[in-house]
Amino acid sequence: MKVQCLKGFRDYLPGEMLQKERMLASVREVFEQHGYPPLMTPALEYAEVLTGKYGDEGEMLLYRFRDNGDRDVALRYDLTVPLARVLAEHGNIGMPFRRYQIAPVWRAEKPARGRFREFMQCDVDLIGVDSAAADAEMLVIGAAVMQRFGIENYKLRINHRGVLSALCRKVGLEGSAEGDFLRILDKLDKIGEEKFRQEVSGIPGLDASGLDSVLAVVLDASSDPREVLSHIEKNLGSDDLATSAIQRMTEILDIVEAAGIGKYCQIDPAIARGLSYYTGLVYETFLDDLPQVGSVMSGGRYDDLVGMFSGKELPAIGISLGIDRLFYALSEMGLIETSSQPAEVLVVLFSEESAPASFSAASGLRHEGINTMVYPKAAKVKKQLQFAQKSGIPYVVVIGDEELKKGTVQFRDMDAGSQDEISLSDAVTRIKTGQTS
RNA sequence: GUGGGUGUAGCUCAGUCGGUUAGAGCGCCAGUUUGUGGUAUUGGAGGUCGAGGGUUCGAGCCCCUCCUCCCACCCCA
Repeated sequence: MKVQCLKGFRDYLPGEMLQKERMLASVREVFEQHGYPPLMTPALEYAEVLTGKYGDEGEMLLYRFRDNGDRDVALRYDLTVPLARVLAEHGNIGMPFRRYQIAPVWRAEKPARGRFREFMQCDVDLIGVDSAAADAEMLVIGAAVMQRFGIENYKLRINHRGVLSALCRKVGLEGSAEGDFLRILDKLDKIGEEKFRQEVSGIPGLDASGLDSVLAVVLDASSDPREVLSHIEKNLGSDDLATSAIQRMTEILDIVEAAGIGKYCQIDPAIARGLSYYTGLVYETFLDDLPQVGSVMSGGRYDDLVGMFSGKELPAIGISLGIDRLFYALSEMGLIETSSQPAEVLVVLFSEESAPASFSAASGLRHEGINTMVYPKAAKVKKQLQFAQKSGIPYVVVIGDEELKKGTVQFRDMDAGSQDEISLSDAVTRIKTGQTS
């Protein structure tokens, strides 16, 4: 048997996991700052809950199988559809409903850079409200997370399904025929106008005479969002879907600019989003320094999804942060310290006889909220100091026979190389204040 | 999933034309005399050469299949 973990899956060793957990804690904090409580749902759902929600390509990526009771089940593909199921199943949930959920999802895609088959999503959703304020709040929360991570160079690329539908109408496509066209449109900036025209010409029913105005909207999109909007209006203003989309995006821009995150927001009429359940605003987030890893945060409005379960229309919007992808990107950019160590203090185990004293001192430190490790066996002080140094533990406490008699400790600052014989409580003070002598 | 590349010690990599017992640096472990890290020095452990098959007197090296990872397409967090 070959010992390895599944393709597309990965282990997070302690050095990485410590950092990932810290990122997750920050995300949770930001979500709760905005008034969202957590939700948890099972990893496994009845397959029929998930099928028909993600489009044909998405559906092929489901991890789907029969359980031991011969039930047709599947691992969740995202956190949004399970949320819709919860809303339909628990009828008395008050509206508006807010929740965040941080949990792994599974997609049987071919793994690539920044793409895994198991990855964690951090979702925030606001249900029961269809308003520009609700839409804008998602962007505000997303930007708050990025700010929390110290990420400045990124762009929230925003679009609206109404604009996309209007663009499709321009070329004579409607409803289910939109998919192929939008897929090619989405990669326009990558393949260029010429290849775009070429690929798009293969779509049955396409009215090529409208292509010029489509390209006029998308290609001339300058970076100023207001200009992009007026540009869209100029070209698609006669379309009612486009008009209300422009109206909504204008209101959203007013809010996000007031919230101070306008500089991160772009209107990009080419952003399509593959998931089929989006109905209004859609957005994706790319890091300027590492666009190859793909979108690190995206989402949109899905006003029809809950209705697919309950039959009752319920407007909804959400945003999803890909923490693994973000972690990967930050690692690639060298912004994550992987050799970290939770202990701030190592208490040396001087001898087997002094073990009780060491543990007692360690307890005292921990009571003060200081992460403390006791060396697990009696060994040479040299070796224990070496260990502290290699592990990145900044302080060492030594309690030997002398100190035991006097009721003191040797307190060593590893970085400064200084050492003093002081009381344990003085050591606590020094650690807390960060002073070395 | 399709196409291209890749794989030798924990890590980064040498390894000649197919020829004896596969190497280096870093890291790791243990010493350098018994209460103190980073430097120095000595010694040591560690490899089914990604896996399986084939060609050959002989394969890390050539051929086939599979797997991994990387790049592009596709799609996305």
